[in-house]
Amino acid sequence: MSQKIKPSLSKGTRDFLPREVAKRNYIFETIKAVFRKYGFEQIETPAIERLETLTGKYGDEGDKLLFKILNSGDYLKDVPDEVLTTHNSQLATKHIAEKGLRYDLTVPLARYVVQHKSEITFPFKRFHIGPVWRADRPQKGRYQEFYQCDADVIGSTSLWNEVELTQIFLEVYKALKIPVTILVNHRLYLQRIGDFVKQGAITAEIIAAFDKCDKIGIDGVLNELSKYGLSQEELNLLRNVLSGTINYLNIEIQESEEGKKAHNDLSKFFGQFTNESAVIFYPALARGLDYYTGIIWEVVCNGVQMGSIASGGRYDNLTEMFGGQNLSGVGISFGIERIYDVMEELNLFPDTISQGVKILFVPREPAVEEFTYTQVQTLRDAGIGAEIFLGNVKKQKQFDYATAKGILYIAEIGQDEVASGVFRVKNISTREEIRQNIDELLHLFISQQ
RNA sequence: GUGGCCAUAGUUCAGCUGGUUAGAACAUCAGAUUGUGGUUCUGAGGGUCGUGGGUUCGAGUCCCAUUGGCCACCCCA
Repeated sequence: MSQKIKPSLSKGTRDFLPREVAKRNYIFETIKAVFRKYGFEQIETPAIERLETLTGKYGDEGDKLLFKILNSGDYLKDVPDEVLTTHNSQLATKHIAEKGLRYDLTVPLARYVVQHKSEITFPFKRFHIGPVWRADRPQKGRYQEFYQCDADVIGSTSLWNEVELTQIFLEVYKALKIPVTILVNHRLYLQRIGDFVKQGAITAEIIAAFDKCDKIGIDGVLNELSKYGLSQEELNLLRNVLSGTINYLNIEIQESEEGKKAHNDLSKFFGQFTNESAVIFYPALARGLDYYTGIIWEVVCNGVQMGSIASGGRYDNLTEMFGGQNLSGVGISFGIERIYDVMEELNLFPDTISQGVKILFVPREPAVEEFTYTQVQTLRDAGIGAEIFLGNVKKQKQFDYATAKGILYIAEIGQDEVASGVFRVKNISTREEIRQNIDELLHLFISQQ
């Protein structure tokens, strides 16, 4: 107790003020409503997972970003001396940490499905909202703790799942009034391109370079790849791929079974969205996560400089890694933090977001407090949020309080009101004043809900 | 993980090339006035200059480390 600690947050994390929470909940509720409508059920899993569950699913880069949790107790006691003297962190980690914080919600889902397969009805459609952690270097719109909002279908290979999930993207962003473009590509298709160029030796490099296409352009991508000594034919193919559309697919790519399947899937998929200009084929879309194997998405906000605000894809082999039978999965993930930032920037939050309190009653003197409290309770009993303002009688304070909490109306109660039962109810934002008794008020508020 | 920029009251900033008790605006709080706020008047509180070392007679100002923010790369929501 002797030393005072300056309050501060750990890197890349944030506190949320009541106002911010209200706005975040607005986003969560909007998404949840759509998920439920499509038959997805909510689940929860622990923030902490065993490290062996998490490691090796996100690629080498991903593994580096995992938060590890030190073992309890005397965690150095049984570490062999040779491990300590090598100063090799990776080696030492195995001895001192066997738990970590989840990196996303998809890998925990795979673990969950295998573990509970006898209790689950397949196809398993679930959604999951919760924080995930990445030891990334923070930047704007990039945090070490952030929420994901996922919907996945496990145990169905039908392409209709992809169609349905795309529909969910469209519905959610329509409800939030965010103008978006949904970029779509197919991992097999990328794979096939990789196979063709340099006999597959630089597939990973091609995918990484494609991913940067929106930043550095087609020429930039080709320029970056040219250092691997590609032939003119290969360069031409890549250029055609990057500038092509779904109808323009190079014959070489279709020559294999995989290439053919990817092409057919994409064609079928886009057949469902011929009237939807927001859904486009984007051949440069790659996505870093290693586990994707089929169609992949990325949603970007039109006209706002921000990374993707949602993404997803099909993954065929994830449950296999946990010793389960191979169940194909496909899922999408909404990035709440970025959606929030975009909505702030475009001013898309409705004014009516509040704590749910409609009216603030202000007793002018102690003698009318009891009467005022009764009125407040009457509204509350009817399900209407109402508050009584006690304490400081300064008007400015009362209005500040109501404004800060998003309360819509304010009414001062004095002896006149007690006698007549009629209140002067002022709308805080429009400053209009109406005269109503408690029943009329109740009806007004009920009609507003 | 690599490289770079930044850090002064709640907020936005000022503080010249190191030199006496670190300032302003807005915000906050208190008081005056007002049967209905955002105008006005009066007054007050609040910063050991992110933190810890160092150089110097003397550091908000220079150096190092550390924490946090931001940018590029990597990667990603």
